Amino acid sequence: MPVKDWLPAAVRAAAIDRKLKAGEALFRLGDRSAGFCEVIAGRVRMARVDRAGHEVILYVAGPGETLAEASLFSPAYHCDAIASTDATVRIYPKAAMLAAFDKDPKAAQAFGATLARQVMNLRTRIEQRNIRSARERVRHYLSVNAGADGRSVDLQGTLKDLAAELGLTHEALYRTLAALERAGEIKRSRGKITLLRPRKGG
Amino acid sequence: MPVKDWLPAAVRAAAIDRKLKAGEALFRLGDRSAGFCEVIAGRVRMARVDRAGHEVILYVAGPGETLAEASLFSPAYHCDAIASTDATVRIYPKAAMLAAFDKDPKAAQAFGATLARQVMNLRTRIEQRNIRSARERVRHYLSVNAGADGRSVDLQGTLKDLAAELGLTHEALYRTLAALERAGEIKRSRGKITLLRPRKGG
DNA sequence: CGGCGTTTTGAGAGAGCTCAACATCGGTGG
DNA sequence: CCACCGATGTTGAGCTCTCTCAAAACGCCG
Repeated sequence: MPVKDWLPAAVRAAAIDRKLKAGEALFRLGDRSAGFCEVIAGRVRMARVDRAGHEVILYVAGPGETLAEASLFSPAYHCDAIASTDATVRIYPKAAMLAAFDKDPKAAQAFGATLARQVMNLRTRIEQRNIRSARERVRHYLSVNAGADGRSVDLQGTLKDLAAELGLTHEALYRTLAALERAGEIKRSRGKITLLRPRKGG
Repeated sequence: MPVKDWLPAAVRAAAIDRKLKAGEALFRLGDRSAGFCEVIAGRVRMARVDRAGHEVILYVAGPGETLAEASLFSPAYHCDAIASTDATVRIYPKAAMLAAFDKDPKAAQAFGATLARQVMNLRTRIEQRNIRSARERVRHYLSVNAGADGRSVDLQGTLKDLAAELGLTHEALYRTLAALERAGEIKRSRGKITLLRPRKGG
């Protein structure tokens, strides 16, 4: 549900827009949380860095999507938010949000629903990350991210970005896509993948 | 935060207790959501089954912990809930919860905080699942689940259960624990692991 | 045209999975 | 008390698959 539909006017009025260059951090793990954000333009990724120094991507938010919902109830951010492209984000201050929830149960509930969606989203990602086989992981991604027709997936950004989001090396992803195409399972075109043998479930 | 501290009396009064045998399902993916649950006794795991038929464990709830929070805003459950041991759960009906949120912003906010914790929890699990090395994954688990002293981890259930929760085969877990013990990094005793060289971060 | 990042393909090595055998522990029943 | 039985715990060997390191096209932009 778009933010516009449930966020009280008082909160929207308190929002602050911020522009980010590609690679620039909106916030880092441990920063004091200022509020939650809506991506207006571009793409912003939520990530953590593991002990080996690898970036673990938790979520990539595009225009209209929100991030850092959970930070409203926490004094600090629990992961990094970094612009993957040049981006514009709108920050809704924490204090205004919490105040609004007290006065407007509808807003509080809508926010709860947003958080609930986050939870489901994260669960799907855990399922994906649990798959060790590159081929199955890609299949899982494609079936989860297939468009309304269930057959085509639009790719945002580069394949290298996608590899990072999938938690694979870019070599593994290239090879896997090539193999799937050779097997007649998918068809690749500019910024798009078409499933030729759509699978159920996933 | 314990459920007792924020759940309105009206909702608590509407709760229903249910006993489960080990292995019995509280609900399955796709079932119409009835409400959210608190584990009174025993352990209940949230899981999905992947295409290869393997169970992917999303969360294991023990006494006092809650599950299926997100289902309040969804018509159906998004994963399975299965008792790992004989267990008792308390079900708080969806309708009573939503009604309470309308009247009691405090409760709605506390619920939001609970969901936010879920989100953080899931993020940590994604980070864990992103680690391919069994040794590092076990280290990550130990550091995240270390007790207040930061040096000991109490194990619930069997090592086999733990292996499933970590997303490793039980053989890999046995070998890894044995190797860590040989390396003098941990000490194992009945249902407990002690870290001999506590690590920062993780 | 030159430079840089993405896309591809190759070869080798490490690590976990699978299959398999065996030890250990707890409970059951004779 | 002991034999039996199932599940957990443990170790071994081989295989597959991804990661890593390397190198070469390809595409885009100044």
